[in-house]
Amino acid sequence: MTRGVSCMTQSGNSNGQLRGTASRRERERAQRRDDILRAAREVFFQRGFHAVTVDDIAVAAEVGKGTVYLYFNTKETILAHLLLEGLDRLVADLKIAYAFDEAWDAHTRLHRGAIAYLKFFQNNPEYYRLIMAFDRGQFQAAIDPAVYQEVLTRSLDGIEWLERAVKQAQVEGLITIENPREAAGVLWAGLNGVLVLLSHPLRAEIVATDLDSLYGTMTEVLISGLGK
Amino acid sequence: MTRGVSCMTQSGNSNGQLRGTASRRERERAQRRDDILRAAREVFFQRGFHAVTVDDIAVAAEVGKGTVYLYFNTKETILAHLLLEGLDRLVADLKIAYAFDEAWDAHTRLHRGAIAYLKFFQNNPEYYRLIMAFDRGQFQAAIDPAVYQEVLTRSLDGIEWLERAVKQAQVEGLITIENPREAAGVLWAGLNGVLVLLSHPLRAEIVATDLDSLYGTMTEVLISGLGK
DNA sequence: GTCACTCTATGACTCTTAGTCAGTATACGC
DNA sequence: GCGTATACTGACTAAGAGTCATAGAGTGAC
Repeated sequence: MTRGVSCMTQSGNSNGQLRGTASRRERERAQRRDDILRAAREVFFQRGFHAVTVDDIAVAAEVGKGTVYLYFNTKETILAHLLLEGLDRLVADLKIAYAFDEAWDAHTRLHRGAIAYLKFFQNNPEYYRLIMAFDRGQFQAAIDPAVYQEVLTRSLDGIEWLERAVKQAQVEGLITIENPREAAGVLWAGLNGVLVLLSHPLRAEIVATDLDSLYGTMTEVLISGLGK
Repeated sequence: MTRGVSCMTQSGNSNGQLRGTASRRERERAQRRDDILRAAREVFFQRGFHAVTVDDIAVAAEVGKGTVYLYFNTKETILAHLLLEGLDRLVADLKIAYAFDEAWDAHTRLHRGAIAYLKFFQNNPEYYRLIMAFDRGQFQAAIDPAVYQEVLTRSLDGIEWLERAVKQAQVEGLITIENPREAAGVLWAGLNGVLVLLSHPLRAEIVATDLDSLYGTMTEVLISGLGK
């Protein structure tokens, strides 16, 4: 990942050409990387993380297996990069839903955010599956720490939008709990809890209520409950 | 698992002795099975599902690897049986907490149930880790369908206690939502959502609130919110 | 043009581990 | 004691993650 720039160290003449070549190389590397990531996305989304082998990815990307490892340290790291894509999409959706340049009241804003979160998971079930698969600690050991840090950063980016909405709700008196981060945590935990529960077939069977209905009820219950 | 009882078909004389031997065999088999399960519990709890090999379990149980497979079809099935143990404990705890022979009001009963759920996960973090690890679909394919069914049954057993408490709360006017299963689902999803969120180190970092505090707030918010 | 050098790509190889099975041992009924 | 059933075993197979020695293409200097 830390690309060598050794050619830059060659003595200074015809520097322009040198830079041109180097940057083309860089572009080509990025392209290859994207090819592998695209191939991985395809097969992971189709058959799930565990059913896919690194050879499958290599074949789909039309490269050798060794090449895959030239760009990604482990299978888990590839997954982590797809997760980052998913998080980017999610945060973008939340940004739009919360849209602080619009003059909505807090209730509307919280509702829009909640619905955006639900829609994201309904429209991107594959990303959701990846995020859930990623969730368990097993990966922590196998992925690049830098990537792990990235996941953290994106996630924080997401909850900050939620927190802003909560603060607005406090100002408007809709939410009476003091600590905004805690209120945001309750909202996130509650809504996410519904998704977690109903995304597992076994648990969905136990709860025996459809996602939209339970999620809607949860949204109301949380907003109403946070208002004491 | 479906033990052959062929010796029983032998002609009837000295039937008492025959049964005695057969039942001793049965007991010995059960004992061996328990040994393996105990060994698996030990190593899984210590090092986690993925870090443990079936050979590790065999060594810990002081049997050959083949013997392990004589009693359990797959590594995942062993895990599933430990999960069943955990669920049994949990349901027992909930039973005590909800204790319908005591004359508690609905609010007290719901609170006690919520706290019992929290305490279970705090006192049995290993069982919790297993339950969460089990959660993802990967296992579904690898475990015995009968065991999977058992997990479902136990879980249903657990939520039924919650549902009874919800119904009482409806009678007492504490909860105004019509569908008791939906209200129970909201409670479960919400409380479990907090556990899920805070049991993942990355997410715990994001939420930046301690478990007891967030869980307590969630309990209040849910009960209050379900009362409209 | 061509030589030296660097960067990229590769797939055969290693290593680990889940799951199998042919062979062995023990216990039992007769 | 003998034949059979049952329990046990660990060497073996299969599969897949990750490595590395080798090949080859591209580049700049002359």
